[in-house]
Amino acid sequence: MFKVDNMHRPRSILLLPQHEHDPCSSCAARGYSVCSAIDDKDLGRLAATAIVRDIAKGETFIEEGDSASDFFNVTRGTVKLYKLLPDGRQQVTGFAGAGHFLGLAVSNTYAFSAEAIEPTRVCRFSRPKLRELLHDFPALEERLLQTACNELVAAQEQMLLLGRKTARERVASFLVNRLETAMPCAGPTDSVALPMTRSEIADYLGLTIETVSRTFSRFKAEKRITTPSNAEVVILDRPWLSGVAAGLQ
Amino acid sequence: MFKVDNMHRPRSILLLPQHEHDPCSSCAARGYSVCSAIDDKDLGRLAATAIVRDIAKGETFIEEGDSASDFFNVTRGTVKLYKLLPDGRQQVTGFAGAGHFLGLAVSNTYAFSAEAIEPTRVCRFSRPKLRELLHDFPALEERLLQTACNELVAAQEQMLLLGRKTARERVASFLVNRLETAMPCAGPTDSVALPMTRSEIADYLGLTIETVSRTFSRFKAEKRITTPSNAEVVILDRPWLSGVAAGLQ
DNA sequence: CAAAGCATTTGACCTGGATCAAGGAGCCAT
DNA sequence: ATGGCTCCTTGATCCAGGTCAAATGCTTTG
Repeated sequence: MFKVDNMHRPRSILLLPQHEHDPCSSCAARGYSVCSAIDDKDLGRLAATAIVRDIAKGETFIEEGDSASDFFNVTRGTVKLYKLLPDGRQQVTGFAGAGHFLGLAVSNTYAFSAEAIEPTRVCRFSRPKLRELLHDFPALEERLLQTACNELVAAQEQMLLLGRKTARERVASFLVNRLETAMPCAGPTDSVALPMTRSEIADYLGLTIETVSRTFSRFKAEKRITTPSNAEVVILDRPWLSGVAAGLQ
Repeated sequence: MFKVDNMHRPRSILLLPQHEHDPCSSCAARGYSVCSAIDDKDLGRLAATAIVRDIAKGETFIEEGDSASDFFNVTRGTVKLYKLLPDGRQQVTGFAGAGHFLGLAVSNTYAFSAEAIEPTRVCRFSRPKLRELLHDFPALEERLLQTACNELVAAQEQMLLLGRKTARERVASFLVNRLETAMPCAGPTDSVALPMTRSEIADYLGLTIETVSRTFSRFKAEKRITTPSNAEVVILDRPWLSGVAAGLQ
């Protein structure tokens, strides 16, 4: 079920300079992630601490309430973070892409569940190992604090969205946000990838599938966006969408 | 406009043991706040870094978007944290009581506004001074990270509330939450103090004043709570309220 | 390529909570 | 006390978005 990429490469770790085979030094997510707090020379140490794991689409690898034994760093794919009510109502609290650090909770149990919504790869750190790392690399702790603060700001913005924005404003915010934050690598395009389903978007925005779909349709009819496929949106009128997202218009 | 308490005391700092006049060693909020990460012997250093300031009810002392030059620690009173949309819609993202640390944002500008909803006292730290403190007391940084994580967990819980709970569930959650978290000092009473107005509760729960009021009235009619005054609620049936808050019943 | 199985779209209708509109009730300052 | 606040409650009505119900694709598999 899981494919670990390293298995497909010759394991000649003794013959080549270490960094050639160190999963961290070649990690595409390194630039955005908390790992950037660690110098190249110490990457070997980081690689030795982390366990790379591939996660299939649809697999839940963190369950709310479970004992929080590990921390994760997403290096590929996308993860949906969510909370459930006993009757099945779901609130998606965020989507975590490459570079995102998961498990930032002091408590002994996870406060949310996490499910891969496309083939995903994570680095896993056990709690004691992370503690060691934090002790040895104070810069890492500072970086984690930064990360936590940024997430806090994003969470407050999401509370504003959920508590006070209309359906139109929510969907516009979502699209603009995806364009701004989810695509640090892509060029100055106005194309947004949507690896999640309409249902997951709805659960993220506090709406229903039908309302999300209708709002997309209205934006299309008004020539503000086009949808080449269900998993892709092209933004035609970004200033207007930004205005709607901010609560104007 | 601002009353600094120290000005009202004789400045005999040279004549008495330092801790007698050190605002930190006698601070009621010290136990709950990030300051508990600092040893008693270093409290003088902390006191020298912080500037105590009293804030009148209704005064906004942090404005969203302003340059984030200072950090605050609430030591008395209650602060409302909120975000605004251009047309005046307001989302309260939290209420900060004694011990709460404000300004946990890496960015150069504040991500929210803060207004005292009752007479409040804060300790103010300038950004460079806090940076010095963090450098000298690594335990403080760890404590801040813990704090940030706890707030993140609370924020996710609030997203679930705003995105998926009914008005009844929201109000029940609010009351139960107040009982659990806002009163660490009080005994095992079922009385909840509400220093905020109905309007502020509504803006916190993503509802209107009217809905909050009607929901309180219904809980009263069902003998689940009583309201000795507008600023106080006594919970009569806590298990039931907890159930409603969790989405059962 | 047909059939099954989803995810998505669209339409018709319904409802929880918003909006609009009076009244009460506490709280100063005069 | 009394007038003038502001905050809170309650009632009547409305509507944005939810719910229910059918299509309509879009993949996948045989």
